Amino acid sequence: MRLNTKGRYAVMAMADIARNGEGKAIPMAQIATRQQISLPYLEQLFSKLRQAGLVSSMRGPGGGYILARGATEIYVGEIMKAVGEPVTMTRCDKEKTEGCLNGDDCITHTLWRALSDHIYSFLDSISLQDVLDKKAAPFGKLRAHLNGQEDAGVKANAECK
Amino acid sequence: MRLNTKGRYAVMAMADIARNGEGKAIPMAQIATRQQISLPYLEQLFSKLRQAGLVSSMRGPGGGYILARGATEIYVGEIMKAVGEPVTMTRCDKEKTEGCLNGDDCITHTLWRALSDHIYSFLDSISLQDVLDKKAAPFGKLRAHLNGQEDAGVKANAECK
DNA sequence: TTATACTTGACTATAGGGGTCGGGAATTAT
DNA sequence: ATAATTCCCGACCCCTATAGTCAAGTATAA
Repeated sequence: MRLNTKGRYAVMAMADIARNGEGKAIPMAQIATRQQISLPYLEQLFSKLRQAGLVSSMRGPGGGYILARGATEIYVGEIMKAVGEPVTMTRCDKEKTEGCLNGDDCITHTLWRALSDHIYSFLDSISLQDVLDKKAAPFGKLRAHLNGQEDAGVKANAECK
Repeated sequence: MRLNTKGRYAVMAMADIARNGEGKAIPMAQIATRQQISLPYLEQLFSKLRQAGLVSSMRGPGGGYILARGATEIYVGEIMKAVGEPVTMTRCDKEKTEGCLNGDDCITHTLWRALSDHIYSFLDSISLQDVLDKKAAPFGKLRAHLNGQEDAGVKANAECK
């Protein structure tokens, strides 16, 4: 189970914009050199990020990319989904349990579903600003996410090292 | 980010033994057909599981595999590690931050580390028995794991669907 | 009108995941 | 003894997806 570069680079690039561009557009070339990512490859990713409405672009000299929203309102999970970084743990494609092992549930189906949910909850709970601040998810926030209700909860573990 | 078959099959097989063998050895061929996994491929995995001390084997007729410990004392995380299912999120191999982006930290390093830790915590908190019972991690247990201290905590979410 | 920078699509190669194959060694039943 | 099981192990192979390249645009500001 490894994160592939699509998701990683996309988040790196977005974080780069969040840090270096305050209002002004950042040309992709800058991002590419700073983050050491091949320019044409980055272009592919930004195409998707733009279509997903996470960044807006400005052409011509002085152009580049701007975050479509504030850094506190863009979540890592969104970025991953935008570039098509799937979090698939089951071999049966869909959410339905039927299909694995011809009609019979595979024993571990529930486990993998839970794992996916866990990962998504984590990613969805971390904003771009959190990434810049090198904070992991505040645990209360994560819990609230899982329970589907607000919860100030535990404030410790601001940074899971 | 997807789970590859090594980890998945290994857990499926272990769960299969936990369910179907009560004390008695289960031949690999049975597991293979029940879980629809190719026999030679399974053999590879069990070789590693045995070396990791998670199962013990008996040769000859009537032989097969037995869990080395009780189903409540074998955790999914162990199984994944045993078969070499790495959970790598960073492009820099090691835990040291130096190395990515020639000396400068990659912005997202902390994030990916936190993600890995999160996943491991989850997997390490789920026993084989939990898998059979189709329970996801009791949340209190997970929290305790992260905090490094016991915590009966929240009892809800016995099953995250 | 030129340089800058985004936009798009097609194309390619390499690694690793996923799986196969064949032979061998231990153990038990007959 | 010898045959039938079953584990054991190393070498091998294919194919897909990832990761990346290339080329030819289009829009815009200076």
